[in-house]
Amino acid sequence: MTTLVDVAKKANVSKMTVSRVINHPDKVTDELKQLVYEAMRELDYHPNVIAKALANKSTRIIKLCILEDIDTTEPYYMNLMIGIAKTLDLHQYSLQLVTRRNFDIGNCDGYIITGMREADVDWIKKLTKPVVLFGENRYGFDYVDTNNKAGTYLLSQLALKKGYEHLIYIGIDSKESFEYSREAGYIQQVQENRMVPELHRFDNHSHLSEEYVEQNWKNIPKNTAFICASDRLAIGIERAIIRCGGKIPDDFGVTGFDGVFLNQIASPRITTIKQSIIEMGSACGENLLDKIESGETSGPLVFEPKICLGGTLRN
Amino acid sequence: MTTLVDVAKKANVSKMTVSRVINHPDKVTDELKQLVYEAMRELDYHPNVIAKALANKSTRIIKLCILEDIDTTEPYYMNLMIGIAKTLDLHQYSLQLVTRRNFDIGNCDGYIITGMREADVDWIKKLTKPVVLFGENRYGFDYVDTNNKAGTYLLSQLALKKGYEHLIYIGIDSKESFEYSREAGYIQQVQENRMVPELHRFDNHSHLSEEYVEQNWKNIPKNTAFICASDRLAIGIERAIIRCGGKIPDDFGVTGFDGVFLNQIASPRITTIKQSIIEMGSACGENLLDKIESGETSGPLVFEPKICLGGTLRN
DNA sequence: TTGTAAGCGTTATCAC
DNA sequence: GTGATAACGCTTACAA
Repeated sequence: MTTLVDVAKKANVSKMTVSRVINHPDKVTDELKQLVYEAMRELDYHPNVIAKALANKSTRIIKLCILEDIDTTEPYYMNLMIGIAKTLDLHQYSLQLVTRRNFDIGNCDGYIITGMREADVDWIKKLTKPVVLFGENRYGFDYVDTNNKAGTYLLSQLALKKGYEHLIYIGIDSKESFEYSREAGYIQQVQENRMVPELHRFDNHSHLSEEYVEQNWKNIPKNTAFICASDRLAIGIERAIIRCGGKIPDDFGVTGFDGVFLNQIASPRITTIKQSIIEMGSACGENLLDKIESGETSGPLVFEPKICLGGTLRN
Repeated sequence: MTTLVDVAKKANVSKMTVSRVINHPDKVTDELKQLVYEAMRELDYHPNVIAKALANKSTRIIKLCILEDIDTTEPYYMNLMIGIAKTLDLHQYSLQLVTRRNFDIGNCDGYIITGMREADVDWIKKLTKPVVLFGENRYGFDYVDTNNKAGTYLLSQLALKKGYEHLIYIGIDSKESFEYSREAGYIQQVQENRMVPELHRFDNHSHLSEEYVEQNWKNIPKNTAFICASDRLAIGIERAIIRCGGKIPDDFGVTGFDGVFLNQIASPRITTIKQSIIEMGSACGENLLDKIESGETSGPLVFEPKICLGGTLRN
């Protein structure tokens, strides 16, 4: 393993010059810089991250804390982790997966937190190290998320354009910010078209939205599209419509939200908002590392939604 | 942050004594040990992992390399990672997710590799650091896996016990060891009952097994049970049987393998082997850390399969 | 602009 | 059995 000293010898400079070339290149003359670069290349020098961390009193560890229950989950979080890990790897940081319980065990340089609810706000505020949330919030924490409002706004717009005359919103029964935003997108689109919003909310389980449709089937007019807050709810709606003999997409439309996995296993596939979770994960990582290394706050980073066409809206 | 020196001062010993209490407690007298333990407790001392790593020339990083394509995946790997991360956290190691491409970037102390195919054997053999595979193999690498053979053996046995007269095996068209084992379990059970094995193999996509049943529907006698090598294949079989008007579980049986996610979203739910991936992940971590810290080879670690009852076999 | 010295928190080595 | 010393590879502070 080649070290700073090896490079320094080869380049006939002190090891400090080498260190400076790496960390403060503007404070070294170009000639020396060239010499050092050459030596580094010849020796295939890679800085020792551990030594760096020790000298800097840093850990090079980022903790990812998933506050939601992850037993019942889709590959959603897997993709998030892949995205985060990708960025962290690039910067030689490593990712530690923690829960609320083992959160404080071991040191780290910053946190990525997802699945935050109101009850979590206080302890997050008390954290002394940089934090980036995955998921919008109204408490001033930096975050990365899809533009939730735009998502349901666009899907509602598309449904109307396809000729569905009634739009019913099927939401998640939760006080989280993303849900308010998704509702707001639907409401805005509906009101712009002088229609009356109709919202129903359930826990995020497909059998709940399924039951709702089955029990209210006779009151649901043909030519209705359901704008759902998640693919999970959309799947339930779809199953119920089919079981009740409704025709998708001819007589009824369904849209989801997430586009990670569930939309694809449904039949017909659900027209949904595809969130590029991997990219968003990478963005979380980059935001956080910026914050750690520069001390600057990044502010929210919002991804614009993309519609992923399935077979649950008319062509 | 309290250090060795702080503890040493408090306990009136040299820092080396403190270090020894931690790493070689047998080489310190009991009296001093007590003093040191007390000082550590009072000061809430936690060793600095980074400094340790620097002194030991270690990294405290474990790389997890998933060789399979993970775009099309269930929460399978998520659970694996959770399991691994749990153990590593406990031992203050951290997990780095890498692919074959960025495999060599950055140092580490050991590898967990999953999804190995024959083509990967050579480079894995060349690795100089400890390795544990997730998934059985016949190349002598240490691994953790479910007892695949026992799994299909048990499911076949159950199907026969429930009165199905024909058993057809639907396998994954792959030369990996786990597939051979699953086939072997089926074959053994069938032969013990003096029946003739019938095997079909497909890539692991539900629509392929689905097509097979649809195209051969008239040749498939009532009272047949399909023993599938994965829940994915089982879902396809189930869909086809239902579409063709067959009755599950009355006239046809289906069993899967994995029990992670897909078995639950099917309707009726698939009777399958539930692999406790999280536990197995933890075991991977423990095996690897043992190997790293003691230098000892652990050998394979096999988990006994558990049947998870769904609604695709008669009661 | 460059180099020297000290220190980050730990462990291995070798005296005592 | 215990302690002083050097070393791990790097960075900051200070001196030249």
